[in-house]
Amino acid sequence: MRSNFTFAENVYDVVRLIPFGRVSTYGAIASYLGAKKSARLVGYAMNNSHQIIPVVPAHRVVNRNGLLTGKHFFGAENEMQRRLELEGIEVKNDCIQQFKKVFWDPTIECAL
DNA sequence: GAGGTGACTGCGA
DNA sequence: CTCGCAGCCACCT
Repeated sequence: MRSNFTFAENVYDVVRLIPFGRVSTYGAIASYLGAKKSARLVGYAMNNSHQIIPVVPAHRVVNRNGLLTGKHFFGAENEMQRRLELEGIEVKNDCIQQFKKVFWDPTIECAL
């Protein structure tokens, strides 16, 4: 495949497709890209998302448990949680409340 | 060129 | 139920 485009590039594109007030998981994104077993790559890709333009709403991407695993990479520990709350997403103890309700799966919402 | 790491996930004990 | 381990693939040293 094109080594020029990394797996991360695809991840950024999918993350930007996440609608306002919704969140997704690494596994869901990886699965949408055809690499459901490579959820780690999604997380690793997000690590570089801070320098990607346009801005990647990485705060909408959490782990399978709805836990804000990457909040530590936002500079401020509460930055990720704050952004989610601004979108109407209830977050407590770094965990997304009603996660199933705000969960957005690209393999379903953006299928085909 | 080879080894190690990681914002994960699923399964086994 | 909770804890631990292996798999997976790109990027970094």
